Amino acid sequence: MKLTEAKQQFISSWGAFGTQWGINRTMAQIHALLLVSPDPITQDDIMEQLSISRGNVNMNIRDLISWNLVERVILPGERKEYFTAEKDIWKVATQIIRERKKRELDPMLKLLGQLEDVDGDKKDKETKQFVEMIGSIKKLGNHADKVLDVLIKAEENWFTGSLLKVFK
Amino acid sequence: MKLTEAKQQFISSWGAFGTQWGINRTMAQIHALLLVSPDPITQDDIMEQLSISRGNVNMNIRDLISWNLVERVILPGERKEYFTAEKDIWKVATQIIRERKKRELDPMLKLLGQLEDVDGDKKDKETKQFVEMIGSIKKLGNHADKVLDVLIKAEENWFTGSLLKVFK
DNA sequence: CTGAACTTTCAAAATTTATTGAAAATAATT
DNA sequence: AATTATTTTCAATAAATTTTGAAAGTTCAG
Repeated sequence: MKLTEAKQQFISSWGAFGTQWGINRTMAQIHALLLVSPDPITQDDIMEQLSISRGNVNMNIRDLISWNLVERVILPGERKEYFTAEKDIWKVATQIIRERKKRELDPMLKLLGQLEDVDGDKKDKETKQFVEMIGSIKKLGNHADKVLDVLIKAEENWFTGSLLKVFK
Repeated sequence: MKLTEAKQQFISSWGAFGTQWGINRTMAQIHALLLVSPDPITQDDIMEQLSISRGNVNMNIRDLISWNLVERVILPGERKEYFTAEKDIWKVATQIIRERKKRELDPMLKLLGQLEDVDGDKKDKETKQFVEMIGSIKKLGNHADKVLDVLIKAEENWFTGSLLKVFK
């Protein structure tokens, strides 16, 4: 397979994959493009390669930056801004985990804490089921929180496969 | 907080949470409703409680069934079908992991395998970056695959917290 | 300061995704 | 086999999300 074709395929699939995970297709595609670009590129490069508008590139790049997956690069002597993505894929993964934990898991746990104490008779079947369910989801959430922390900290070993031994 | 209000809050937040993960809001809400319903309920119950149409309930319930999170229950002497959700939240979590792995991770790994060998000079910067990136994403994917398998099999211990010790 | 180069914003338009509801299909009852 | 209850389908519609592009904002060289 030719590079151009493979790249195209990768970007498009990465976009589709992203949408399944609640990530804007274009944002995922820009990320994919940056991942396979050895050097920093400009907004115009992205516009051209993905055939999307300037506004779209700008908004999604800013979003990627807020996820700490992409950064602005100022090349000396150049007027334009360049962008580059973190290339260490394990760092990418842990960063995404970290952010989603912060943005989604933490708020959810906070909510569950609030819902935990409803007034009413614990003997009532409906109340009992509700309280128990909230409690066990909260417990699962806290568990996930800890497991993910361990994962994030295991950073160094993943590539060699030594994490899994510890893990098991 | 009153039960009705708490339930409402839970269902609505679970729906919002779902959308962030690429899950249809209504599907997540139906799931939430079933999770806190001690007894099986009918399509009409769901329509009424969530104010949604019959067709919508039907499609989303079928989807939930395909994820093995909900099942049909036939009550003796009743004409209508009833539905109930798996209440063991760990089983719910592992089932979701299992399905997403199968539906998303596996196809992605398959694709990456295909993209791995592009023709062209490995000395070329673009080609080199592409091949390396695809390779390391594939490695990460395979790693995740194994880690998730270990997690799924650890089923029995999660509630007591003993998994994490082993994990660490 | 001025003007050119570049970036950001955001209302309107386009696209994608979800929902409705009525008709068709299916299943149970008499 | 006809009637009734219930479920399923799916084209049309509605809602949500994404994208555009032009105007406003910013930055910087001269």
